[in-house]
Amino acid sequence: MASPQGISGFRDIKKVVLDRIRSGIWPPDSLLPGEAELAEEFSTTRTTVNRALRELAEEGYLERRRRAGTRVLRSPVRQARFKIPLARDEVEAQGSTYRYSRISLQQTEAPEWLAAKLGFGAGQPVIHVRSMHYAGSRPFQFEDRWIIAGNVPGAAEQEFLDISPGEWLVETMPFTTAELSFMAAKADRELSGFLDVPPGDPVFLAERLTRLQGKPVTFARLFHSEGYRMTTIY
Amino acid sequence: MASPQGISGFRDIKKVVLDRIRSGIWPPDSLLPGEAELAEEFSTTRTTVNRALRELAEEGYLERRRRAGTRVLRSPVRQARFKIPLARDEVEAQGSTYRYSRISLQQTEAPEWLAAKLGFGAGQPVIHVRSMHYAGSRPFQFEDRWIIAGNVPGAAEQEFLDISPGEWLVETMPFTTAELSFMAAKADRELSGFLDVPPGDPVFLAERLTRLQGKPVTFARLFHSEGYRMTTIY
DNA sequence: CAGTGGTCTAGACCACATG
DNA sequence: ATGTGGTCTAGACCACTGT
Repeated sequence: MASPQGISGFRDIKKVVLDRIRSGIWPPDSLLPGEAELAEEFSTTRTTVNRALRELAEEGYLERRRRAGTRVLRSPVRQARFKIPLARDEVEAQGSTYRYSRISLQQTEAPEWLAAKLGFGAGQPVIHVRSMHYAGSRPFQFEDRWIIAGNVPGAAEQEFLDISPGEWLVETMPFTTAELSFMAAKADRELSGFLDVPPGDPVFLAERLTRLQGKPVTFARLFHSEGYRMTTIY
Repeated sequence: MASPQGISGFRDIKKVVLDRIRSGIWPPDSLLPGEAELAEEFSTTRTTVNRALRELAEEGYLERRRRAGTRVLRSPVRQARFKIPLARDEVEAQGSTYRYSRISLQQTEAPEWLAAKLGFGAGQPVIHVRSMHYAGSRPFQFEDRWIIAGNVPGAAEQEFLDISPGEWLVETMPFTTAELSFMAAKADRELSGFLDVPPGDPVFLAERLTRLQGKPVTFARLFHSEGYRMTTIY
């Protein structure tokens, strides 16, 4: 197993390197040969080796530092990627019919807690929208959303009767960044009515704070009844 | 703004492209100029443009297809990355003192539900470990774990008194893959005792199924009391 | 079958961290 | 000071896919 023959392309090199890591040839904390040396072994160029190693580093297996070389991480950085779907997409992906219904809309001023969370003074004009998303006839998600009117042109004119604020915002303001939190919460009386669960029952809550170039755009609380799962593979 | 001057390097090109997308110069669904054309505009090579566009595609902004060209995605694929930390790291990161305590260990056979979940016949030898993780004097996480003895050499000899199964497994079997689910659950009587919450209260539950080259290694249920948040930025 | 992105080569210079 | 990875150039061939 000196110089494997059919090796070519950065994908093959990635596989070989991963195999050597997994099989213990290059144990955790050990230093890999330099790019130049590997390029020679695989009869390729440093560019190709570089891409293979760079991607393995990005995937959390290796640590690379100039001058210090490429090292196998002691415990690979485990990271999961979630896709954050719109309620509509999630419902339709599970084969159900999606339905949206606005509950209330109010143009008001940002309450203290919201202003604090978003990092600006209270009293800013905001739009408070509450709505339901259904999968077939069953409640799927209750959405409690605040939109920072001053940072979202056109929001004040929207009624959100036929389109959910989530979908409207994705179309109107793509390319935002966001913070996302998941947690468990207890259904209060109102929520238990919306989601059709007994009061006090656990609900799954996703909070999402969206910004565009640093300026807050919207803060949403998305409630799912017990039984909902957010799943990923990594 | 024909050909910006200070532009060089794939990072600069990424910025310019993103700006043009955000500012609507290249609206959603529109086709970007070809790599060759962009290379000329930025006075660089196709290789460099390629890397910039490839990374933007990976980040979910663009869709690239041979012959069809590079297109701006209508709604960028929103994806979050979570780091999956060990309880110890999570506790220490929040500045508390970590403590681990094994509750029980039992060598037994896989129950039906577990065998079904893992995709093999019931009755396989498994190790069932239950343990607690504390942040200071407060309960942080209750862990209910099953280890597939036949697929984890050395597991049967471990007592898990001083090291948690999670940590031991990371050291013993790195480079696994996993499925991860988050959900809300209700504390039963036993769990309420461990986590020090009233029975029936919501708890945050992370389930994790780990495999090595397709073969199941371990299945764990990690329970956190209400108030726990799993957070990310994307 | 033509045009786009995907990848590789061969070489060069540079940035940076370590000894 | 020096060796490592980081990046860029210039060019080539290839794979895929839409027409």
